[in-house]
Amino acid sequence: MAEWQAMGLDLHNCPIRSILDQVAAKWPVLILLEVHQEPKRFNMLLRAIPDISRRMLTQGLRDLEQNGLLTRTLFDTRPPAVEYALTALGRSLMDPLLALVDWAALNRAAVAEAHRLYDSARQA
Amino acid sequence: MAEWQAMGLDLHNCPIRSILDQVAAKWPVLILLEVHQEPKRFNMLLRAIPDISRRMLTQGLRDLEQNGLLTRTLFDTRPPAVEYALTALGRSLMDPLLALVDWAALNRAAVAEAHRLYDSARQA
DNA sequence: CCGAATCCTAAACGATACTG
DNA sequence: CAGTATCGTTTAGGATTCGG
Repeated sequence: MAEWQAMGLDLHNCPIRSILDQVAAKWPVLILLEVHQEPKRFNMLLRAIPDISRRMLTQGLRDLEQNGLLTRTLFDTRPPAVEYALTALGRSLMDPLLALVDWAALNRAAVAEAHRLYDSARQA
Repeated sequence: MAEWQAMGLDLHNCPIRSILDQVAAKWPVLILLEVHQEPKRFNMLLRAIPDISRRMLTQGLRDLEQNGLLTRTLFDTRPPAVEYALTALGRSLMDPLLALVDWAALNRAAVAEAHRLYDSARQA
């Protein structure tokens, strides 16, 4: 049995849901994956994630910082530099997250095949 | 190193991204968690997930079926009954997914504390 | 009971211009 | 460089109604 059930928690009436809603989402996951490889600066992240906008990146970084998953370090140089890195809490999240990405990598063929089957079944 | 990196895949130029975008999202995760406990019918799911609407549930179930993660079985009774259950592929996804929920359960206090810290720091 | 179709609102998002 | 601010658009989502 899963931990959260063993703990007797009601998933839908508990902070877990709001944490999950924020973490199991598109941009947070992608940002964390990038920062996990190495600490990165704002514009590096902007380039690394092709389809994210300035706005979403800013917002995502704020949220992740607020949740204690990454740190924002300002270097007082000219021009100024800002570096984002995982916290210990953030690193602890990477295990489940990487497992999820690995699952997607390993099963991408199966998912594609399922799409084909579904489409051809619909045609009938 | 993670599997997907060992495989030399570019996360952002590859089907993994679209799979991840669909799986690492709010409603799919919640639906899968419910169906994982036991096969469920439409209205059972509607009641089990308090804040989902008819529409989002229908759509989510379709997507998950299309991705080969669950099956839709129609029982020809009066009134008709429809049962949703995990496929083998769907079950294989539950490991990473449950790990994620467990992480949220175990670290909910840490996240809450991070929020407190962030807020009090902002006040200064 | 299961779901499709419709309409409408709220939220997410992108593009751009601007500031320290 | 690292953002914030504003605006306009697109999408997600809810409420409701209808049909099988």
